[in-house]
Amino acid sequence: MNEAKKDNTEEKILNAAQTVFTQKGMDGTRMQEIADEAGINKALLHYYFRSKQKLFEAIFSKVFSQIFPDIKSLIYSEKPIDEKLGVFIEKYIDLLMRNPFLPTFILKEVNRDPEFLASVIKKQGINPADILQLLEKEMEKGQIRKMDPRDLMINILSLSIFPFASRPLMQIMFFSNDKKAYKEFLVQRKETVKSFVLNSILLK
Amino acid sequence: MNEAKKDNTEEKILNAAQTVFTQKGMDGTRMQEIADEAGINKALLHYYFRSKQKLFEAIFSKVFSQIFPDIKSLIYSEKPIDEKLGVFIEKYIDLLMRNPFLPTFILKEVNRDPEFLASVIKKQGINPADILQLLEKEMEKGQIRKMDPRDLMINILSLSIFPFASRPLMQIMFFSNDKKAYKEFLVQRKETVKSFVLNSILLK
DNA sequence: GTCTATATGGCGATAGAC
DNA sequence: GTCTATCGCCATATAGAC
Repeated sequence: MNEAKKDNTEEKILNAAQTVFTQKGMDGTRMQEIADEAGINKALLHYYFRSKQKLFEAIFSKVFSQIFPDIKSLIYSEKPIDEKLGVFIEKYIDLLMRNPFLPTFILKEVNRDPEFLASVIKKQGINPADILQLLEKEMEKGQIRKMDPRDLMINILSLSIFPFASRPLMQIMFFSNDKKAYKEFLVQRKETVKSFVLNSILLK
Repeated sequence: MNEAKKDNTEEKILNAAQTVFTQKGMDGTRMQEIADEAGINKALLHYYFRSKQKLFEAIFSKVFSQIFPDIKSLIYSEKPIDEKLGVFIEKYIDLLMRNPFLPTFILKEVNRDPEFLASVIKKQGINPADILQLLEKEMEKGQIRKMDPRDLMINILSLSIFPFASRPLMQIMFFSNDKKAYKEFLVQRKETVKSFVLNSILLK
């Protein structure tokens, strides 16, 4: 019943809440389920986080910050553009392999409360403009085909994220619902997406 | 109070349910809201569809069948492959422009009940194998770059669907939350996706 | 077939003992 | 700080009149 114990409990709650929320979403999650997962009582959840809404917001912020892998060093490195893009795609797919519920969770909740979403993004200090600028510079240098850099960025995100978000559907339609085969497919995509993108934009 | 009226009411319920379910999902939807949208009483919903679950399943099947545009004629036409793919992308994005809630809805619910999903897919008589075979044949003919045809198919779906599913997020991050600008962007994508894909796979 | 009224259960939240 | 017990609400579902 001391502070150490407090910290421990709070952490257990956060972990449990992330597990349940990311898999079932805000609406689908029961406070009881989080309590069970954390091995504590339901009332404690409210003791630490007043309401379900508050707890959810804590988790959403936490999870959201994870979907932006450390790319700052990548942007400002001196690597050639094709290598930068390749590493980005690899890192991103690796991240999703480790957190398979992340894409569905974000996409599900992204529509719930646009204002909250905007505030979370702002808090993250994310600056997509930097990336767009980088891409534009490469286009001017003639390294890659001229196009709207937002298209290129969204294309890369689409190709990386969608196969995870649509996993159950794609797995049934194209892999006879073979889970292992689909997982292997996702691993391979680190390479196939890379070459698909580079084949499209590199000027040789 | 006759059969004509019955049909009319059932139809009104189905339309209302589609409107609400596709925007709020199974968990987020209240039966009262569907009743209001249909301009009838809550009890009538149960009279026609016994339970929320049953009503939801009816809507899911209905909506799911809409996400497969009429592509059979396209597959078996004599057009060259680049034109086939181009028309497919155009038609698909057009479909999503007319039904903007469709991607989010499907992705949200696709994880709920895999067995139900499988049964719905089976009922649709969808045969992805035909498309994959078509693509493989073109690769053998040397029209397009050799790759796993499932990758190509999933790439096209990713590029078409993801920008709709992730709309609120992308709009904030890359378009200063300018709704009109993002809509225009989506319209343009009929062309940009087409050239992105064809640039990547066409052997010149 | 359609309505009003009500039953039933579940969930978020709180009170209060320890 | 943690628990048990319980409140109060809201949503699904049903009963029953018309």
